[in-house]
Amino acid sequence: MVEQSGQPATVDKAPRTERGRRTLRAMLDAAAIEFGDRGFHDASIARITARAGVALGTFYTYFDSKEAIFRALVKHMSAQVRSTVGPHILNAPDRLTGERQGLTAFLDFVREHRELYRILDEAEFVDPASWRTHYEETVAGYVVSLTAAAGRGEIRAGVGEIHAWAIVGMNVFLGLRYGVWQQDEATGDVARVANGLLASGLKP
Amino acid sequence: MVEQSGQPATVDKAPRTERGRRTLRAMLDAAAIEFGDRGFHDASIARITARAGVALGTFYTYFDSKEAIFRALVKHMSAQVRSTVGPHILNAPDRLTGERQGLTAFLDFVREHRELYRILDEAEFVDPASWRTHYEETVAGYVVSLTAAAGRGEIRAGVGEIHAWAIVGMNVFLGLRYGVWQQDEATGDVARVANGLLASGLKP
DNA sequence: CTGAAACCTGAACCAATATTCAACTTGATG
DNA sequence: CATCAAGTTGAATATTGGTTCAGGTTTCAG
Repeated sequence: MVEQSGQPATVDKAPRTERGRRTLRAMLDAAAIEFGDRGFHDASIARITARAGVALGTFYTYFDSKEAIFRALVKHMSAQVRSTVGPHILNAPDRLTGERQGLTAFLDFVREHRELYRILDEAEFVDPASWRTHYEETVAGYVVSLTAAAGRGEIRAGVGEIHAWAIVGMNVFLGLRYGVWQQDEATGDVARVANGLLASGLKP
Repeated sequence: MVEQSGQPATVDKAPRTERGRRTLRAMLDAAAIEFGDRGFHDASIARITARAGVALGTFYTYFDSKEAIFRALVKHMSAQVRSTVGPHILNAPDRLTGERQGLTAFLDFVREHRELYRILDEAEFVDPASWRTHYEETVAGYVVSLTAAAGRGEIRAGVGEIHAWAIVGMNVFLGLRYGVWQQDEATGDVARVANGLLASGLKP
């Protein structure tokens, strides 16, 4: 019975039964908590399985390594952010309003999932490729949607990649300060102020 | 001979001779390279001392632990960024011009010290307190200087902390993309475009 | 010149924990 | 009920590299 899977030489670890799916999900949830509050290196697999309510060895039924579950988590959270925030941007009457509503949604999401930053930030070291991809894809999405908005006359022309990186950086840092570190301002207020800056700039 | 030092229980590890200062400096330089291209956990003290041209044990003459030298490095680089970029902002005719020149200087600095991001970013996990302080102080500086500029009428009134976080985030991400990852655009051009956004925003 | 402080050396120690594995349990299927 | 794949178990293994230390070497004030 030689393994006949797709590209990688890795054995297929996907669960085949409902029971297996439950266990895997429990382990991912436990890992989010464990990685979130101890960081990758201080996190221990024993603690993850304990929290998930299974034995140590069970871990390797579903993941090849500590890195593997971390990677799975990054992928999962990255997709979660996108699918939460994306619609808020798209369903708005115009791009600037969308940007404001998207930022509000992002800040709300971050407050619900404080471990997000810890995990995504640590991906820089544990899984550099996905980390870079996460931001490059986010920015690419911005370039497309900003260009379209410029075509519709909702924002000024000549907007490109540099603007997209600037806006993404802005949002990430606002999330860090007003989502993760302190929740002393209403997310809508933060987004409104940031949107004012983004719309009209600092000129008197 | 009981230790009679100041606050902490740690022994004073500062070098007392020129020879000692040279060794310590060599070790800091080696550490910047080692941490920069392997990250904190994969970095090894043995490799740092090897690169510095001293024996393993010498390390503990100057630092209490691996964390300690990392902390020293973060402090050093954080100060270096500030003292490099600061003057460019202050010596400009007005705040917006200063922001542009400061960003150019920052991008240039990052290109000269690619290890900066790797080390500062990893401080989130190795030395969270300094990491947070680094950004909070940076932002605090922005708030002061933006408020002053508003008072002089160089930028519009009502600018505060939220704007400062947004601007810092913008600069950090531009540094990542156009400083660390790729150098496909002239730093002055990137700064000019970003400054256009910051000055006038996206409105048509 | 001399003695002591400062500095340097590198083998040995040790704690932590990711990973393996051989045996056991569960549950669906016919 | 019998069978078997899927899932589970947890003690044992193996590796790694930070840290210690007992003794050497260098420097320099007096």
